[in-house]
Amino acid sequence: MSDFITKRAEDINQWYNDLVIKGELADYSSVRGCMVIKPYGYALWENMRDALDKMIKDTGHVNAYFPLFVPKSLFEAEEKNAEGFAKECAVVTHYRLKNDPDNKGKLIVDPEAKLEEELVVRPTSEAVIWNTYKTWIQSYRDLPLLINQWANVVRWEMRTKLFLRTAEFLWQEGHTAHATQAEAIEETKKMLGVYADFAENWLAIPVYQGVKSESERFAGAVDTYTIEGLMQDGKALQCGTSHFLGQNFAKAFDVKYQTTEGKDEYVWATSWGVSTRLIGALLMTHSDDKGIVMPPKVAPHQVVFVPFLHEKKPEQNQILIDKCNEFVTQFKAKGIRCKIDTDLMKRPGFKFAEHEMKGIPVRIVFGPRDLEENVAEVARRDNLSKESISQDKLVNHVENLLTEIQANIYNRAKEYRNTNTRECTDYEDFKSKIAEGGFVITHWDGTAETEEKIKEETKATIRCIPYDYEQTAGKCIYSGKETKHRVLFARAH
RNA sequence: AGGGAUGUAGCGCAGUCCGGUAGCGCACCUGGUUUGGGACCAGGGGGUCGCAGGUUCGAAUCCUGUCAUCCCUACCA
Repeated sequence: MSDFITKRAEDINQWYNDLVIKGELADYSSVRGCMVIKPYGYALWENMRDALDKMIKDTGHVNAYFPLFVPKSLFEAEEKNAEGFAKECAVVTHYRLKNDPDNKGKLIVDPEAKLEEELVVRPTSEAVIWNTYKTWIQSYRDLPLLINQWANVVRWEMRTKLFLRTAEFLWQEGHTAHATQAEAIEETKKMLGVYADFAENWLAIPVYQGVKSESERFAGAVDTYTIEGLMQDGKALQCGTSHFLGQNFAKAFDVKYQTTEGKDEYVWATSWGVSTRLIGALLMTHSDDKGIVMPPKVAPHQVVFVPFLHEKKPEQNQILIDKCNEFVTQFKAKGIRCKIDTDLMKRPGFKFAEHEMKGIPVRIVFGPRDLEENVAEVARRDNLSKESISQDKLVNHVENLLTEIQANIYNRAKEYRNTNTRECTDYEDFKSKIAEGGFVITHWDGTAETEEKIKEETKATIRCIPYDYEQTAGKCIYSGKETKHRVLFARAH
């Protein structure tokens, strides 16, 4: 904890790991591919979750909870979905252990306790949920059905990375059922919009919204909509997806409703999710060589007070701590999350470095000198600047500063993203731009073959067909065919 | 799954080639001096050397097996 963060220029992957481990967001665990989310990291997740949960509820959805286990027969009902996830499923085959007769104190799986039917640990919940919806939906009056759940899922990934790709992760998954195709598509886009809003206005991560190409589509979806961010290592990161599922799941699970005319119709479906990966996105978007930079809106602590305490001067310490508490009360009244660092053993310089590493947006320092002059030293994490602020202006100043920091890191990230999004019409130029990192916007002939070839030759994938760029006609960068698709390519995490 | 590497104190490592009974830095504990940008001095605690066999008077070190982790290729919120 006391040593430094690896510099980005030195080793950007190690830098990222250092942010997570030394920033005390998470730890490696004794379970392969799984991490422990530590209190500081979990507090961040709670803030993110609470904000997004409200947005989900404000758009008419309610929360529920479905089981962790999916009987294999249900899991395989929607073929494409099952096929897509089959390779990365954890499966429960037994329900009991027993003492090992040959090895005292050890346990073995009881071969007598084999399950009649295996249970798949959910990699996503469409199967259980649609099997339930079948019984909940009878009439057009039951629609739309707008449900979200906060849950954990397991995907047995070959290679994992803290927050960005872990075998178990936390997320929310919305699953909705609608009477018409148009309404379901509208829902899909609406929720993508909610995600984009959340990413940009809460996490300060600028994202491109768009539609996935067929090969990148969610298994079982008709269309996958995505928000894509650009990380500081030049790689794109899928930050959230919203799927229009058509009638695939309705047909697989036989979910029909009766129309006003008394006809039976299959319902139309959507599903959408974001995960703890967003923590990784946030870290990789804003942080610097001194550590994490937290967006104020979701930071576990928005302000940290550092009174200059001397072990030998208890009376002076008390005055400084009282002063801090006075302000903490005022900040709390404004809904600002703060803490006081009253550790007697650590020196100020150490504390400064530690709070910077953990990304606390604003640091307020009170020393005897400041008290005499009736000021406080206010330091901001985003640009590391410091200024002396008169105490009577402190609360308003900091309140505004938090807003300013939130805006500043968003603008900074957006500028980086924009300057690293480049147009391209020549394949050789494309290859060199992709190698340099960032998004490349270019024409693509719409075929999976071309997409595959480009991936093989450059490691770049189509991140999306973006909303933000007009779909003008042009020549495919690879095949030279006339096409109307303009797509965003990038190397991705 | 194929190739490469590593398992020694909480963390990071040395010692292994050439066998002799456990060492360094950080962290931790105690005392003192310090304190406006990562303090210093002195003392101290902590290890079945991944696991299981074998060779040997003696194994972290040699042999055999085994397990785990990491990196490089295919999948991925």
